[in-house]
Amino acid sequence: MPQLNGGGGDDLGANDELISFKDEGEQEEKISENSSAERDLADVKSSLVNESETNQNSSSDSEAERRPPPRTETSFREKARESLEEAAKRQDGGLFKGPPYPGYPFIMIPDLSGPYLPNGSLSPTARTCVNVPLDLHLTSCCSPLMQYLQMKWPLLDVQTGNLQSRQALKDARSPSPAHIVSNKVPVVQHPHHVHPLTPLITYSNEHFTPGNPPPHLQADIDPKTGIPRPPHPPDISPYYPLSPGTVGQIPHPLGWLVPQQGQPVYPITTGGFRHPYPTALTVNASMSRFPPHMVPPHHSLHTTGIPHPAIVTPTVKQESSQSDMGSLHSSKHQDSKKEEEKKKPHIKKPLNAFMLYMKEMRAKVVAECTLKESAAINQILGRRWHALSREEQAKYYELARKERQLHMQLYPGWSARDNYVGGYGKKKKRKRDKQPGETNGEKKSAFATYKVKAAASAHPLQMEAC
DNA sequence: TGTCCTTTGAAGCAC
DNA sequence: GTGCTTCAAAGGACA
Repeated sequence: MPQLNGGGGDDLGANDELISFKDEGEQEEKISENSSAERDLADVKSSLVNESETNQNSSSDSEAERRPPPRTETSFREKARESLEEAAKRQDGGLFKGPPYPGYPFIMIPDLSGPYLPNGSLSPTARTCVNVPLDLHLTSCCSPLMQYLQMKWPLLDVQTGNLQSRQALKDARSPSPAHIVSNKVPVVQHPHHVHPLTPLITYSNEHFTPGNPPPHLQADIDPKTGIPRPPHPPDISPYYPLSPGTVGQIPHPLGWLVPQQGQPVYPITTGGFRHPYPTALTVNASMSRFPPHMVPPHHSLHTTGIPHPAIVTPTVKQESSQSDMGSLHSSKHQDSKKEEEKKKPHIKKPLNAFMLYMKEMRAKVVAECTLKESAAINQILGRRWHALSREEQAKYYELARKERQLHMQLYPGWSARDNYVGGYGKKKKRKRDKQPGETNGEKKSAFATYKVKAAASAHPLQMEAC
């Protein structure tokens, strides 16, 4: 039973997740297990391919070519550490200090100094440091939000900033690589616009679409989404869109949390303020630094002006019962009651460890395997999850535990039951028409086999490569 | 347009 | 306590 925090610390969530760690025994056994897991993965994939399309006689040469070169994570991490140390030396405020939470190190910051693969593209796992000038003025360092910030971002200087931050903000858009490890708040950024810690804070990324991008970016706005598109050379894969000079365009995962004074980096619009916060989190709203045009209507804005991505307001559809004459039969009281229920924000479940892992690794798998089908990707991720070392899994369990902890603080009265069908009028009702004597697992796996086979036949090389 | 598929883990519920 | 079910993410597939 691994002990992450030396037994002390948080009382929420306790060590329940750790139970899920199988007693794998000694390191030696674990290593062999890992390697066997890898072999198993390869075998399964190979067999899937063979089963589905035996006539897909892909040449081994081409496979070898397609396979990415062996990763040198160790060297990457060493470089990253060196880079961080160098950066720490340059830090005047000593911002670079060790993570205060054992078991919550910068666990997902591999490849800091080497975001680019040998082929020149950005490593899917790479995280790019961007300068995030935080100018938060939270009234209480004891608020859950504050604790959460400091918990999630140990390097985050959320109480200082102002002038320096603004200066840093300018610097962040500087082409100089110096901003990568800047003098302010180094924040690790995921190359796919998803921070490695994003799962902890971005339940719904789509909420943070920009509303009023600054003029200098106005011309480069996605007409569909309204999202400012980062400069994107046509010869660069969309999966690797970020060169060091463009990281400033990355929507920050804390975009829902960090006012950026209308900066394009972390655009926040009324779309991100759709949901009222529970009163559990009360921060002085007068500290909001949003320009008036960005301040959403009061009814949908928490006093912090910070939307939490876990809340999703259900779309109030123009249902026939409301639009047609049938509504005449219902009393006003019932209508208002219905409306209240509909407007009740949907608070999503906190992500578990595997979900956090998936969120981080999905893009990488997609890039590596050039697969898009989530079912197939999730199968791969599931196997990779099992192939993870105990320590690596522990990191995600720890993140998930903190996630639940924060969720509990933010939504004290929330229960998972609230999200069950009926509670929210949820759209998704999974069909459970299982046959007598047939378990869901059996049925699922049969279909899974079919689907994965299909995926394998469609993309045999990709599946093989994964 | 809505649901299903896949994965693991957390949580709720029935027995 | 055990076992089953639902939901969290994600996006293609399908009815």
